Amino acid sequence: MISQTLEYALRAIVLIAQRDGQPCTARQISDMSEIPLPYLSKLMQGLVKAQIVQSQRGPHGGFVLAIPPEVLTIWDIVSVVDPLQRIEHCPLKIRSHGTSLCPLHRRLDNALAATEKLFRETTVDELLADSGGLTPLCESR
Amino acid sequence: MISQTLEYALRAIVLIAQRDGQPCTARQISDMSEIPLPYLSKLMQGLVKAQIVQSQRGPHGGFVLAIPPEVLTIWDIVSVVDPLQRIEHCPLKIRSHGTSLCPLHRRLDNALAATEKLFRETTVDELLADSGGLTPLCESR
DNA sequence: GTAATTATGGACCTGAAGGTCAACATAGGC
DNA sequence: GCCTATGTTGACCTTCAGGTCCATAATTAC
Repeated sequence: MISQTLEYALRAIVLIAQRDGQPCTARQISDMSEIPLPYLSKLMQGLVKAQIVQSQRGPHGGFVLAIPPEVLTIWDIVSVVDPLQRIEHCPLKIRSHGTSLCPLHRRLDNALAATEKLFRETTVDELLADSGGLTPLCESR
Repeated sequence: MISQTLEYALRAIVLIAQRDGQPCTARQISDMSEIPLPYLSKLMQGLVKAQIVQSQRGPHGGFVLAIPPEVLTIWDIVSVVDPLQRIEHCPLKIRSHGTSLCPLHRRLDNALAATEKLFRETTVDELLADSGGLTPLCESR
């Protein structure tokens, strides 16, 4: 349900957010988060294109957040790397009763909606603050 | 998030449940639910092995529920075809603070827990009853 | 300008999910 | 007993997420 890529992206964002504006290189992120460096590089490109992070090349370059951590949510990152497809209408092709869903798909979409809500409500800032300054992701380091 | 296979399995179960004990052949399910017949056959085998449904070969054979629809839940089916992996401990290999999760993984697991809860609470019976006897899956037929 | 350090871009590999197929096994009707 | 209708089994194909690699571009320090 939570793809490996999403897990990676969230780890990377949390690590960058911890640096509080100081650039963080792909190698540093890779070392700290156990994300394969080449894969991380590709992942970051998506986040740069989506303007979640900014990149800077050359010595002392790296990545910084392009959006303040109090505003950036898990949902923002999910939307970029692994969009959560809500169920808009019946997957069977038979003409639908307008926008209403059958009981089965109503329930399934409710589960998706609950997930979406939780993700929209959680900012990156909260992910840092809750750790009390210590133990950034689990007890990293 | 909701795999194609899970979607298929749930459609099949709902259709079988509607027959109320009368066997439903793979071909009938396939025709009604737009699931490719060969793939459905393979899918059903898993449900038979897990004793969610019973199968009967030969003329007038087919599939029937092995568990009453008031008892059978979405969760039962999910567990067979696409188990929802809860986050038990930090995915990073660094030794964990016992069973506690970091803020990030606490939130992710909360989303999984909410989904699990909804799935555990929903019986197949409810999926039929809510439709008022009509419109079995969306407005199938 | 040159060298070192970083990100970028594109080609490629791999394993697993989704999907197909054909040979086989079993049950019922005649 | 034979034929037909069904599910079962195992081999195979296809697509894509996850992952690797290398050449290139940009930036900084000297």
